[in-house]
Amino acid sequence: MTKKQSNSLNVDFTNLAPLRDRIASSIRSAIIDGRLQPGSRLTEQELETMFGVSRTPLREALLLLDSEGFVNVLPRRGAVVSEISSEDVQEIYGAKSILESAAAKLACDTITAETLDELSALTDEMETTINDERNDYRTLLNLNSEFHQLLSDAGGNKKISQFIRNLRSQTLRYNYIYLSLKSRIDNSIFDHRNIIEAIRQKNKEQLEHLIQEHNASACRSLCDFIRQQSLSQPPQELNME
Amino acid sequence: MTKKQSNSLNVDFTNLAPLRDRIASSIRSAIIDGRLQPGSRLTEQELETMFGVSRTPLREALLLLDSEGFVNVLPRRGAVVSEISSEDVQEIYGAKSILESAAAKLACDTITAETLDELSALTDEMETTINDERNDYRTLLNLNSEFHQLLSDAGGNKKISQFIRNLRSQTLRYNYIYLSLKSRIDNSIFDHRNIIEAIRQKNKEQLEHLIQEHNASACRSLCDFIRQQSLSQPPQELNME
DNA sequence: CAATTGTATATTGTATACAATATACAATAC
DNA sequence: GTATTGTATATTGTATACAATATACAATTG
Repeated sequence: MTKKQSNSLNVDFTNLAPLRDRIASSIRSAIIDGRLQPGSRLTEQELETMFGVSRTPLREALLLLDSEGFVNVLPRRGAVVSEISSEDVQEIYGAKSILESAAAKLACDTITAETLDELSALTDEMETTINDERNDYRTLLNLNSEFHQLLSDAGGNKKISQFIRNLRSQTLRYNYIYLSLKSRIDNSIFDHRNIIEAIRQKNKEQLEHLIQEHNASACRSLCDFIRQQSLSQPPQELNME
Repeated sequence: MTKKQSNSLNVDFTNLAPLRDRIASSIRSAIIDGRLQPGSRLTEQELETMFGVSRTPLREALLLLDSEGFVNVLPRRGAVVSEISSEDVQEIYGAKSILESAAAKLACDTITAETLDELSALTDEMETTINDERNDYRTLLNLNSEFHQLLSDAGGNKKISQFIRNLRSQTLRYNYIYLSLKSRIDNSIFDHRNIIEAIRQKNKEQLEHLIQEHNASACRSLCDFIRQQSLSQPPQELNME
């Protein structure tokens, strides 16, 4: 949705991107890595001084984040970091499961050897990272996202991979927490290798099964986590005002 | 994505909705019913005088429409009504096909008798409308959209029905033209009845097949139409400046 | 004392002014 | 004559000012 211009020379024009996009990225990152908690109010004045920008690009950023589902902009009442219930999580993973398996099955027919190798390489990298004992979860999460996105893109349907990207970003903010388990990552790596193998063999039934299980298992972990969370920290009123 | 507040009394607070949303609706309608053609530039000044509003809510409306895919807002270059190629159409219907059959299969397990009756009623209404000889295509299109949306919603996954809504709205602007064929609508009505029957019987395989065919056929018609269009009216430069 | 209403304050909605960039076209150099 | 560069104009990006609305809390009434 957001435009990204690339040029022949590998020059970084990032800071020339519209201010609204840079602001949106900052807020999005803050939400994803937990610096901004679900439910907290985002008043324009606060963010204005926080980022040192004026309200116009700030408001545009908030509206963008609303359309992405990270915040809810309520007319005349301001913006709030969106909250995700365990029902939401089930819907998100349910939809992602359907779209990812569809994309993967499409990819079976069109994927190149290069892309398959890239998928393998990403999985190998995850393995070395987890065994590094440094527990670099941010890198692991990025590698994991890259794997799934590369696979989705390989399906060739841009709408589908865009939806998947959107769905994944919704739960990303929780992955920092619930993925911090070596066992879960080991499982993930195992699943990834099986998925690659199923694509190699163009075994679509097996592929669908693997991807659905991969999602269902992630969904279960996250739902458990959220339920725990809501038990230990009840109602949790606005904590930023 | 856009908020809609409803209240216990059936009072219409439409004009109290944020100006940006009302502007966005106007532009969206204009794009859907063809008053604004794909490729035409939307300069802020022009729209400003056209709607008699200032730039801020106007810009916010354009960004919203960008996120919905109706316009492309290019940084520092302005907004353009998005163009849809026949490749785009194939991706849109491909994605919609997958999501609609998934939603319909989910609906099989949860749909109520009332909803099934509503689906039937909508189909009956389409039939009386087409036989009215008045060729009220706008009504037909609305009934058709309502049918598919009601069915998607019956699946119970809000993310999925939101994606479907988005995909349908993308092609809506062409439906005014290519749906203007009695034969296509007759086919549609026939398909709808079969779909309802498959849900009644909870025959998921048949259901999936019907919905995929329904989409594939619509996709073919629209692609043919677009290819014809691009042959008869070649490159077609910016026609609004 | 509870419920309601009025008022001040906080906050968002909208309009406008100024700054930065892109586009088109003319002038110049080759 | 073509290509390049410079400049004016159009257009968008950002900042700020003003208007409208919501919220919280005090005052008033029953």
